[in-house]
Amino acid sequence: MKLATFNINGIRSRLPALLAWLEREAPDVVCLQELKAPDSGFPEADINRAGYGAIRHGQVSWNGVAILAKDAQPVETRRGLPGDPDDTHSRYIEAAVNGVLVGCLYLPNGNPQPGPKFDYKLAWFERLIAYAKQLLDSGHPVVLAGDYNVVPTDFDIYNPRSWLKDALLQPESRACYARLLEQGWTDALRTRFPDEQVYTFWDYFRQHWERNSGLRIDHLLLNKPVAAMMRDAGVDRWVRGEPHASDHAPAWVVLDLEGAADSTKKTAVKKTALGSTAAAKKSTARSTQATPSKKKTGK
DNA sequence: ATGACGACCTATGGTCGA
Repeated sequence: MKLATFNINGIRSRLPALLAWLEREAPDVVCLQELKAPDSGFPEADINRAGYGAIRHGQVSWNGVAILAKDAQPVETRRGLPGDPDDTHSRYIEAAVNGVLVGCLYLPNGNPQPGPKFDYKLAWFERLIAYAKQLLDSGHPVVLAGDYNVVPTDFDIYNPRSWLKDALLQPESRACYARLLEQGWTDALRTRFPDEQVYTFWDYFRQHWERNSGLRIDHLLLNKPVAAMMRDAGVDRWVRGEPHASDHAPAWVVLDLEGAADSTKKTAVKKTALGSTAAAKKSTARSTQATPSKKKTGK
């Protein structure tokens, strides 16, 4: 199962690019961020025609997240992070797909810093850390994928010098990301490429794409059951090079749902995948989300 | 310190993103 995250920077403006990528790479699960459209502007019919079920949490102009699943309907388990009922931003949506709990997140940018936007970023991060712990404790296979708006280390950027004051590189932002990892999450891209610089974002300015002046800010975090299933990870860089591209490229991980590295294997995955309290209220839909994708990935 | 680019909106420039 190939699971990807892609900050699309405007779902309507980027629909042709999205469909071309879905066609060429055929990801099984997709987390989208920055829809920049209300739910009424979500091109559900086009996405369905491409063979994907979808759930979305939109908002006018800003933010907006969605989860797509090939030949399946994601079973929504949550929208919005717990911890602040006054938070109006559409930045989190979560679903069960093929027995994996998938959290799709768009962490606040936080610029300019210092200031209220940076405070909001750190507060949102704290809520994420608290909720991520709950997810870990649930024992389910979980992936937290999205645009974290954090460059984890100086190795994750072409040159930190001109970004030193940016919210993405602040020690406070990095400390939050480190604390999240310390809970027991595996950073899929960094684990796959321990010694290589890997980027997922190149801004539109100063020919940064042409010069490969990128940042790694889109991350796929895997809890232990999912980390044991990881077979590959990467970035679909070609997407960034297309005309009229988003400033991000899709990042992905390939999971072997049928042969985890240890002896727990698929029975353990299936057993733990569906019993969550979050999924309980969706019990009528369980059978659809438990159905594996008809088409084998062969991975 | 600013702006480079691009997307969005009861727009025609302001605001936001990263």
